[in-house]
Amino acid sequence: MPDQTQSCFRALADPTRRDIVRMLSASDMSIAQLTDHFDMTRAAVKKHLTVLSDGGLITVQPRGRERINCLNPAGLAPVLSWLEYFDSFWDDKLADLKSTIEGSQT
Amino acid sequence: MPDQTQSCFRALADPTRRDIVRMLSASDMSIAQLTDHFDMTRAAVKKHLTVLSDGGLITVQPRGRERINCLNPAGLAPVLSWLEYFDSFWDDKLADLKSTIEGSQT
DNA sequence: TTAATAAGAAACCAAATGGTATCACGTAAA
DNA sequence: TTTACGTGATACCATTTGGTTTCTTATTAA
Repeated sequence: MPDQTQSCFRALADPTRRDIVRMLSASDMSIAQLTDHFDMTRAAVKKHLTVLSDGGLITVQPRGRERINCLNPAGLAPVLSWLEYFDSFWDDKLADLKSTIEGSQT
Repeated sequence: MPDQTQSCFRALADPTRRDIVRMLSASDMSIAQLTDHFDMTRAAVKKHLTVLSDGGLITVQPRGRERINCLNPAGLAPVLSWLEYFDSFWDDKLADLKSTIEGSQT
């Protein structure tokens, strides 16, 4: 029972990982494909992917000898939930957004 | 020219700092007041406040020998901007929220 | 004036973080 | 069957991070 909120915020705290999330929003990619976009080793990218997976932000599908990394939009829910707290001080639009995202990937 | 997005996400990556942000949303507090709520020294809390200040999430007003820490809701804008990117894949409610928050503290 | 209080700053420490290189393993292609 | 490719895993390293203690400074209260 890891703290989902913590692991999610932690995953997003690194610029490389945020870039990976954005890239995966465009298309699923193998580790090698992702590594092509960065100036670091495959091992380093793999570590970032592990953190993202722990944070629930990506899922991994083995395909042959490759591992295809896919964005899991629902993984952003903890961030939205947290922001939602401030909602009560401002407006009620975040709750709508949160349910939208949660519903987008059952 | 620090990376505002990075310093903001970084500031939110720690559970203690997220708690501080929530507390300050209820009321402005001095460092000593905040420290009462945590099991750590004033120096440690002060460090967290520095990170939050770097992230643009709080402002500090000197008042006598105290420093009153105040939440700056507009500091959350970088997070919302970043989430907004995914907006195009889902819905358009985040943009609304972002402008709401930005407008809440000119 | 003299204490007491709130905060700033620096030195220090253990653990976590982001990176590397290297080796082992399963799968695909010659 | 070899050979090449994509990945997993480990050991290792420098830096950052989150915390402490200690000392100093500024303001308020006796």
